[in-house]
Amino acid sequence: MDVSHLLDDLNEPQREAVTAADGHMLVLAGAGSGKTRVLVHRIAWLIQVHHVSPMGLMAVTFTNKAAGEMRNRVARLLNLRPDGLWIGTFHGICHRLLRMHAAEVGLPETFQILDSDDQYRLIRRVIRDMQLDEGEFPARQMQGYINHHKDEGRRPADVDCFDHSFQARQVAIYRHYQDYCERAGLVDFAELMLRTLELLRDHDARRAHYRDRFRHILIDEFQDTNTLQYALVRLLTGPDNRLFVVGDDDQSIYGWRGARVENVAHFSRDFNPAIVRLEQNYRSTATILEAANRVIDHNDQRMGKNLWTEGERGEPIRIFSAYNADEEADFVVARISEWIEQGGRPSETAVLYRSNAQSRLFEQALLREDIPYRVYGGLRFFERAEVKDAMAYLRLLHNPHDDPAFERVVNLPARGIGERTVALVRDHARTLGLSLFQASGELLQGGGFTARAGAAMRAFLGLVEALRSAHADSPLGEAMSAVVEQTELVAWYQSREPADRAEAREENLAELVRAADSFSQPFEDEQAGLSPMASFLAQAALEAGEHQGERWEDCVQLMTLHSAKGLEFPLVFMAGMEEGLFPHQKSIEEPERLAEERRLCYVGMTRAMRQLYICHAESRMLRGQTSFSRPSRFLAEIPAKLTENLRPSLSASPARASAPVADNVGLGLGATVRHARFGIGTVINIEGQGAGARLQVNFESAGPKWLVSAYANLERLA
DNA sequence: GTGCGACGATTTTAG
DNA sequence: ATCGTCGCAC
Repeated sequence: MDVSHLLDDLNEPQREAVTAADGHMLVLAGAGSGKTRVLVHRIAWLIQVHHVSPMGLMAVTFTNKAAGEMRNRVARLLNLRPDGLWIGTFHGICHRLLRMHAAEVGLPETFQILDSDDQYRLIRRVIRDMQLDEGEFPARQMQGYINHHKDEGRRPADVDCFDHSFQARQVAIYRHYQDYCERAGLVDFAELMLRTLELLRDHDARRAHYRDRFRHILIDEFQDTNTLQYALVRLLTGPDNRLFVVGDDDQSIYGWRGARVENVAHFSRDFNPAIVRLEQNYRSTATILEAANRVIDHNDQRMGKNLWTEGERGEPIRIFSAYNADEEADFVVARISEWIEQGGRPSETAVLYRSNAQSRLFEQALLREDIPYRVYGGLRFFERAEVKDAMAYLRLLHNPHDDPAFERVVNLPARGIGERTVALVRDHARTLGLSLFQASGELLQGGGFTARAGAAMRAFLGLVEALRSAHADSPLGEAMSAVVEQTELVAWYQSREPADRAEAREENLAELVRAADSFSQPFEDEQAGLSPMASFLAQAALEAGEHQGERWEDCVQLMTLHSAKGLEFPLVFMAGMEEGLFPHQKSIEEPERLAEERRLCYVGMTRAMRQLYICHAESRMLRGQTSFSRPSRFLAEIPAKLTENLRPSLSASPARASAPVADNVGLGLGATVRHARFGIGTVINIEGQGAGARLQVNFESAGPKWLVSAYANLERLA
């Protein structure tokens, strides 16, 4: 068979990785070096050249997006149906395994996935039930505590706990939470993997079976694996299995959520893989790459890598020192305007920042200029309150004993079932080992409620029963539609929220009905014996969907540096490059955390294809206070020959001689000028000369503003 | 059960 | 500054 098409457009190291004959492989893939292509071609190579069955390999990623892309590219390259390929996220693959072996790990067939919000609510419930002080044991913190231990593979019994009652009580919360989940058949995200680990660890036959089946295991973004995930990979790897691991230690930016960059080194130690470095970059200019290389060079303990390109040097990296964050935003938006005026598209530009709060000023500035934008972050579709509310009813329709769903909507819309009533139900349920739904039914029958509460509860149980009897076997879309109509959620939001907010919720519910209606069950789920309903519920938890279900417009992209990982844009702005903000204050002290900030900077810089602007402001409002900061140390790590300073930082440059009377555009003190946005004003101050000169103009309506003469586009009036 | 004022926290986030 | 949560008064 002619397989040359699998290698034709690969460079030498890529080819080496794709065609490796035997043994384990570690591919250190720099930013923009074509790692997805290598993974996809490796899979194709295994299937076409080594005659590995598509069912005999497993490819693991961290996001659904990455998994979907890989799946589609493999299917396209090999011209086969994407069904049946075991390509997915750690969570997705573990979920599938657990569905097939639920009984063996002590889970009911109908186990339900808890998303973070459900988990948080449940932990809060547990803490309250234990009558612990929520100030001493905040649910958020306990959630982090529990997940951290699970990510490290520790059950409550494995947690070191001296006799200090504080620690002992933390473990007790973990234990109670876990016990509750066991009884109710609830599985949180980390549990998906921990259970799978236990399945493979404790059931020799299963371990042998899957080792035999998945001879080849490929893992993407290996630097993002946590302890649990690495342990899982090791369990799946027997003497006859082959690991193909792709990662970049320089792009490890998730240490704070449990990722272990040292897993890359451990893998190298534990499995003695061949190592291939992908260092040729197909994305950025030589200037951008050299700058990024020089920055990341300041980190110790790297596996070592140096990006290069055959492409042109490109333009210098432009550094802009703003007086404050408003001016920074104005500057960025002015450059974006120019880009668009010169024929560029808004979607080719991205503004990257360290923390979400920074987006606001850019949004305001873009809004003023009428430039469409999209802010990443915030709630995704299936995380929105109204969607979760309707989904809770759907869950009850599916399984009325779903207690988290019951708790969520028993009084939503408000129907007069207060905390007292619910507490009564919980108590009854706990005493008799019933679900909340059963307990409510019993109390209602036995006259355990007050007249008012009883009537309200009757209405709620009646609603759930009515939905169940009418739609237990209906197509998903019909069931969802009935839920939305009969629960009267829309009227509820309308009655207590501003019209625009309620309208957005209504639209989301309509979208949810559409999503349910058009849901087609994945082939693999069907194979694993799931009902379409169970599939839909699992998918809602495992793939929370897009951040904005809105139109996919041609928009400027606003996002944090973290969410920019994996993306690329012709024109990139890195904003807020200031000590304390980036690197963040909380990371400055510890060397390893500082190193991670530097990797984040490296990630940000390598997003840029053609032009990179780096901005910092001398002052900005932080928590209601004006704060002043020095430029980020990372700026100083970029060689000066690669940069162009658009305006020297005031505080960084020596004191200036007396102000010149005019800049090079010929505007002198007292000149009357017109600005596109601020209107008419008088020049009252001038600093610097040439293109970088700054003018202070006192505008009639907008007041005094500092402007850069080269960018302000001032029209001289007098 | 709802509405409002006080209080506290505020880096990054996929599944 | 701003947002979410909590407790208390209506």
